[in-house]
Amino acid sequence: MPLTKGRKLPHEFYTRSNVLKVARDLLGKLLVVPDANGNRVSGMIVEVEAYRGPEDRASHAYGGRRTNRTETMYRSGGVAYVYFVYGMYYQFNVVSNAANIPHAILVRALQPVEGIEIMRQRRHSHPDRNLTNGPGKLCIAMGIDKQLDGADLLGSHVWLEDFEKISASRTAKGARIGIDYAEEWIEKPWRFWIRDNAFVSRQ
DNA sequence: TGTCCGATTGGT
DNA sequence: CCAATCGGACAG
Repeated sequence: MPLTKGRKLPHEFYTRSNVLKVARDLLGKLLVVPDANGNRVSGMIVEVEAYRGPEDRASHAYGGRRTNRTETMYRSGGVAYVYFVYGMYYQFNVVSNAANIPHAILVRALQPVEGIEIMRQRRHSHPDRNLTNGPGKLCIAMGIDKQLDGADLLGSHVWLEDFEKISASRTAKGARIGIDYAEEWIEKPWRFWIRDNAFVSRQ
């Protein structure tokens, strides 16, 4: 696939069956969410985690769990799965694969690119390096909440664009974070990040 | 309806 | 290390 900066990623990017590949390929892509005035607020994806329900104990769709919350993960790839955790944070995921296969990729960190002043206002007094270096933080900075759950990633509210080509040598992988309950799935190296990037949540 | 807990964060 | 804070999942 040629890298054409500024173009929305096509549907075929998301519907591929290998969620690890889709996750890896999200590194270097630009996440764009226009604000209420239509201003572009965006950041380059620098850290992600793949969740491979129904066999993945760490996934909300483990065991084929199909509830009000997980319903969007069962849609065809190319929509957003946004959920609320810990009583105060939203988490933004990209749904992949075909309909009824609940695969998703959690976006864990971004490097701010456009609308940084808007991000600063939303994140209050935090220094710039803490604007988007975590899954909850980036949702605050980007203005992502439950309203975007199920949003079409080729629509006008939230989408992804080609941005920077990330070579294999610049990527790293390791165990996912915050899934201590996932037993043998805890150690799967399904977290991918851009090596040495200052906005990755943890090295 | 009641209980338990979380794909996190920020402060001690 | 630990509290904050509340919706989701599930048992009864």
